[in-house]
Amino acid sequence: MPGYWLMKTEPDVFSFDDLLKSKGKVTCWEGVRNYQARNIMRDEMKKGDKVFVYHSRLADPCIMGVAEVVQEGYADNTALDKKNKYYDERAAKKGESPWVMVDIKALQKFDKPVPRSLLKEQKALKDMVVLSKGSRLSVQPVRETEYKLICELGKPKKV
DNA sequence: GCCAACGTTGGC
DNA sequence: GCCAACGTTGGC
Repeated sequence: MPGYWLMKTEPDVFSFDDLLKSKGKVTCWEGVRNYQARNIMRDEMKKGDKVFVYHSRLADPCIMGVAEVVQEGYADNTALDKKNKYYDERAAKKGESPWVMVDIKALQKFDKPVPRSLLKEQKALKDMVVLSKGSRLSVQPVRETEYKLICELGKPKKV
């Protein structure tokens, strides 16, 4: 049974379209510098798990589509590269990155990206992590029921 | 080990 | 752009 996750990104930094344009529609999810999110990527995300890609910091943030984990957690060595924007001086001094990334592959862009405003209208989604006030976790779990409902919202039946 | 100060996230 | 909420840092 696959797990389900949601990963946030600012679309001007890296968007779902950027993922679709990536070689093999695969990218490494670099730059996460938060321990809770790291632990999820390191310990919990498994190959074949489904991942919602969420665009944050928009007037109406939205879930753009679905990806899957194709490579489980491994060291994010962008932390060691001084020229990289995700450089982490403390990690570099140790000579070893404590940070972790996974690789994900785009599976499907929603016909209609699912906006946060629509998520909030769904009673069944009221406990979603992403909707809780002040939630800043950039890699977070999604329940199977939530996953299925959101996929339906993203692919409305043709009339 | 507490907690104030700080920097960042992210909805609005 | 504002600012509340959050995670991290560092002085004590």
